[in-house]
Amino acid sequence: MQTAIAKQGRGDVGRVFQALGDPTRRAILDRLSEGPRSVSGLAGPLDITLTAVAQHLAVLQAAGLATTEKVGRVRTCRIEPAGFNAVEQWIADHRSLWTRRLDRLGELLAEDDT
Amino acid sequence: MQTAIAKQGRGDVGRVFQALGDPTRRAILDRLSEGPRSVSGLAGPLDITLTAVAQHLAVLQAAGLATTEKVGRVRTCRIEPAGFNAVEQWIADHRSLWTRRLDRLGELLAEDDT
DNA sequence: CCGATACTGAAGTACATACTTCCCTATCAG
DNA sequence: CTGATAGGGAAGTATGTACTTCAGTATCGG
Repeated sequence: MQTAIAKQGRGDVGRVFQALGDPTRRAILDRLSEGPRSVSGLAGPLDITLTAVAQHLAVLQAAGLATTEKVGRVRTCRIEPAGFNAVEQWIADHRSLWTRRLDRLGELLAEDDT
Repeated sequence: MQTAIAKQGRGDVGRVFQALGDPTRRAILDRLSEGPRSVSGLAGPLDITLTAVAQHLAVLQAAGLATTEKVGRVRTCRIEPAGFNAVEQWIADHRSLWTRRLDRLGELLAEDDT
C-alpha cells in the first residue's frame, strides 16, 4: 500500500476536479471565500439567473466544496475547506511518484551509463 | 500583492481542473506516473480507441500536464509535473483566505457574540 | 518492395452541462 | 391581508465533450 490515493472518505476527486473546472463555480467560491452569502447575493454580480447559481451550488455541494443552510427564506452558503483535501492529497501522492521516478532516472543515468 | 492567484505563467487553472475532471485522463496520468509511454501503450489497458487516447493527450498537453515527442513513428508521452503547480497554488491561496476568515470568525464569536 | 505498425485527420453520434424561461411556494415588511 | 423578496421545480435549448468509425500518411521489419 504505497499509493494512498483513495483516501479522505467519500468525496471522489473526479467530482471535485470537475466542479472546479467551471469558471463560474470558481467565481462563486471566490466570493464565498470572503464569507457566507445568500444565493441571490451570489447571483448579483455574476450576471446569470438565480436558478443557474442554485444549480452550480448543487454541484459544489455534491463535490463537498460548499455547504448551505436555509434559515428563513434565505439560503446561506458557505465554503467547505475540507472538500479540497482530497484534491491536494491526490496531487501530492502523484507528485511523489514522479519525483521518485525522476530521482531513479538520475541514478540510472549515473550508474548504468554506457 | 497578496493574492498571487494569477501566477505560474500561462496555464489557466480552468483548463487543468477540467482536464483532471475526466477519469480516463486521470488514468492516463496514473500510467504516465510510472514512466513514459507510447500512445498505443496507453490505449491498450484503457479499452478505448487509439484516437480517443490521442484526443485526451491533446487535452492534457493543452493543460500543461503532459508533453509528447514523436521520434520515429512512435509518439512518446511524459507527465509534466510543473503543470500541477498552478492548481496547488490556487488551492493554497484560497485556503489561506478561508482560514483567515475562520480565525476572524472565532474572534467575532468571542467578542461580538449575540 | 510490402505488409504490419503507429499514429493522424475529418466527420458523426450520444450524452453531459450550462444555461434559460415559466410557474409555484414560502416568508418577511407594511 | 397584500405585495415584494428569496428561492425551488420542471422542462427546453444550445453548446461541449467523449467517444466512435473510416479513411489516410509515415515508418519499421524482413
